[in-house]
Amino acid sequence: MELSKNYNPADIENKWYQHWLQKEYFKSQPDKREPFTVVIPPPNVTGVLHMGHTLNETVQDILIRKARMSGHNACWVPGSDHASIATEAKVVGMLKEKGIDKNNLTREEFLKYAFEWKEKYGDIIYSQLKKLGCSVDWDRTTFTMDDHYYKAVIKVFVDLYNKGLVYRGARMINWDPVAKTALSDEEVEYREVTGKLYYIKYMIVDSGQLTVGSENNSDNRQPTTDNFIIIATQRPETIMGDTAVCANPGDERYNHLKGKSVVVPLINKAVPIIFDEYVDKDFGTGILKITPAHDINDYNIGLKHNLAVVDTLNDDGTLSNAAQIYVGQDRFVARKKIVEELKGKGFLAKEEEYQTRLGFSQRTNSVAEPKISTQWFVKMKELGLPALQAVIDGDINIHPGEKFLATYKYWLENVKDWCISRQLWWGQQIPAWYDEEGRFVVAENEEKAKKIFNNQYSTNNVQLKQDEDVLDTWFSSWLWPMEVFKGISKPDNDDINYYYPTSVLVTGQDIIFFWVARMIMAGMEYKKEKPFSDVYFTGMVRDKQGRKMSKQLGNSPDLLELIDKYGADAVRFGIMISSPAGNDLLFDEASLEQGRNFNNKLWNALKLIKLWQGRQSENHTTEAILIAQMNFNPELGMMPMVLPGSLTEENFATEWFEGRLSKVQIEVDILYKQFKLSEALKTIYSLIWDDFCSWYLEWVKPGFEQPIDEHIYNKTVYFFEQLMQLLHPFMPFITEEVYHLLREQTEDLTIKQFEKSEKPNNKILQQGNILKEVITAIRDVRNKNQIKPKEKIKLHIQTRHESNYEDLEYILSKQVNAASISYTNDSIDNSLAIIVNKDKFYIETGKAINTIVQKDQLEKDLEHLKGFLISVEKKLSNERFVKNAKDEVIDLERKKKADAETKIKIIEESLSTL
RNA sequence: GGGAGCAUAGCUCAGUUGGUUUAGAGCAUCUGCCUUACAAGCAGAGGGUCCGCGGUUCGAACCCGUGUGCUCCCACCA
Repeated sequence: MELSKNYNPADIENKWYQHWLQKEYFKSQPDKREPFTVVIPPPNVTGVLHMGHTLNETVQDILIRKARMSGHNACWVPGSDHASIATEAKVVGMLKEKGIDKNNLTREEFLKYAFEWKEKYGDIIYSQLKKLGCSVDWDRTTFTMDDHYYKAVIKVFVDLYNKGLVYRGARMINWDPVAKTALSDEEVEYREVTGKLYYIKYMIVDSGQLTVGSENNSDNRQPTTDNFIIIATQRPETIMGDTAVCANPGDERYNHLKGKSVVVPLINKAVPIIFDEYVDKDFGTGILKITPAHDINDYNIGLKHNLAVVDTLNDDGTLSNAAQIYVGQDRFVARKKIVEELKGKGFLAKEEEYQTRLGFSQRTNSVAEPKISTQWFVKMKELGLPALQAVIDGDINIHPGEKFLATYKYWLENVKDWCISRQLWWGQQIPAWYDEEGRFVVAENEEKAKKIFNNQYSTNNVQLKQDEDVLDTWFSSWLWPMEVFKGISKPDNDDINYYYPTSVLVTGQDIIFFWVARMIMAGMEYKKEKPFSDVYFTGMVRDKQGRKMSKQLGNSPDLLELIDKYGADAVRFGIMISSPAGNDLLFDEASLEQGRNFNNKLWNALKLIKLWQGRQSENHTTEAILIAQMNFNPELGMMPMVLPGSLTEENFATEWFEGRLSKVQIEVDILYKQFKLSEALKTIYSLIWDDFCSWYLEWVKPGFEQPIDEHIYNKTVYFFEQLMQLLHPFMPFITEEVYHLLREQTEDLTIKQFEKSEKPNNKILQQGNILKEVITAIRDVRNKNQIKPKEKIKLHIQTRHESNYEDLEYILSKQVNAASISYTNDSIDNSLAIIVNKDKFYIETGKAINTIVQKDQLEKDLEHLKGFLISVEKKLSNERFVKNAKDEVIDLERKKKADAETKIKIIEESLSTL
């Protein structure tokens, strides 16, 4: 079969994925093996996979494939998240484009559209996972709004309510005026913005002369120095909600105002001046307006001083009737107009630029509005304790640990109650049932609710209405590791008992509070056990300038396009090669190119080995002589110095590579255990490219159209198979393809089990290193002296017999293009000399040599060695070093000294002969 | 304001409890090669005050202190 010039991934990747699916390799059922379980962090059904997902899914696939090949029953559960607020926003937008207003739809009609949306985007996500090669068990695909999942969420809500851990109440929450729903604290992102601080004059009145907005002359009353105070605010549009102004009781400037009131400008409402330690005398004007409905601090002060709450905003962020003015106008429009009016009427003392932090809704990017609202909450303190303990005790290991442990602890120790109700339709509807008076009960369905209600309130045949709101999406995803195995809806089933706790959770560090911490809470509450043993946090994927990927910047590549361009293996390689755990990854297409080149390298190595197929020779000796003669250059008129007659010599290459392979197999295993996947990939990459292709294959490569020793051929094929297996978890497609093209196979690589690797022979490895060093040094000399690659040399070795080159001559002569190798005790005239490992190599070219180049090089080496020697001698002449250091260390230094001295001597000898 | 992390070659990063040569890799750069698997390649090379300063030690990229510069998380100063 003719192999193409370059590797073409597209067809091959598709073919193997289909084959794996058909063979059902990714399916998992409980059995006697040890499970290795991963649940996918369910992507939102709002869109397509981005580079962050790609990194996460690749990491998971590597871990799960490695486990599958290591005797585990590997189970990777795929799925998607209904993402209540994000999806609802998208669906509303999509409907708007079609000219449909959500308000004109019934709940049922809307949900129908939402489910259609889910089908469409869920499929896109799943097809991307397939393209990427994710070895998930498709029969276990779970969606957070599946029937069983929905029921599980309701069950948990009811249960927590009955335990007193879920409650309903009026609290200050964060409100999203675009999505028109409550948010949890975690869904608000604070960002630095440049705002303005407005200094507004409030007229002072004695409490006796309160004139509540009735005078027609009030607007014309101009403030003067002694009849007003100045208050700084960022939000002039909320002054209509002021119910007091507040100063610090220790602030002498405002002492005289005790018992007085001020008039809120524009609406002429008198409010009392109160005093509270909370106010910072030194900030702004030292006096603060209190607007309990629109600021958490003001709310708290309001509670303390029994102030009224005047909510001047509607749910959509426009001013409400309570504001009296600019009613119905957007808060930001109203702000501008109010500032203008204040200015016009002389109430604005000054305005200045101000750096501040504003809370934005994570989903709609609108400025979140603090608002008093009746919502449902989860009590977090109690649930948090076991979750904290599990991590502190090391029952759950976080990677990289040092970075996130502190964050995790701090959050759990200071956690506040979680607002879980959302004023949306897309999600699990809250199972609370109300009568007309607003009395309510919580139950799994209407029937049960009625029973409980009738009991509780001694009523009969009451009409109950279910809560309109749905639950926060994270209130469903925190059950994910349990409910994908129906651990909540059908507790104690075979799956949950076998697969739970799962092995490792791979996710972004940005959802440590949203999801990771809460999953641990839910797991501890409902299974009395951690949901996973390890957490592997990946960093954020950024572009190569370090910017976040975003649609606006256009720096977020399309996954499918990348796969089309480079192949899935190359994408996986590119994203893994430079992604140390927990660090941000600067995504650069250049690394995908590197991945593609690596694919091609494998492909070409395959082509080379295929050339040898059918040309194996059983007789080592004869062939070896032939090969040696091929290298013999008749022009130089020399005999081939040593015939590679012994088996040992030929076997050096295979034995050396066997050692390298074992060594790397052991190293890689350790790296997996430490979750250092990118290190593992680098190690395998270098083993394949450098050790296997650049060294080993060159060493065993027969001459043009020459036969190859059968033993070497078989070993080579075996090595290549082992390499493909080692690489398979990272690059599953090409490795499977190469594995099958190498020779007929009865099983697929995907399920081939790793064998235990032998301890490498260190002596041979060391010999290999010396050989490589010698080859490199001679090549360097050839290069520097402009000896053409095709030009043959004669090599004379002056050895101190610490290293034995006889077994290596065959390889050595081939690699440096030497016509002969001989041994000498004297220096060789008209030759280039180099020193490697205290042995001297003379390179004879047959032409006159340029002594200057050589002299320069030798002098440079000499200088370096002398410097080195001085540093070693300094150490050894330090009495305290000799007294205190360990014997091994001193011996080593002595050896270093002796070695350096020997080398210096050899170089000086060489220099003197030049 | 509180906390965490980072700082090593042009870039991205390794560097395992302080001592195997005056620090390693990949990418990029430079030089020479269309050598019969591969120019998406081969052979070779150059490149670093290990952020500054101080300390501990016989010995520091590594430990301690301090300064500087980045990054992230948390927090209710109008």
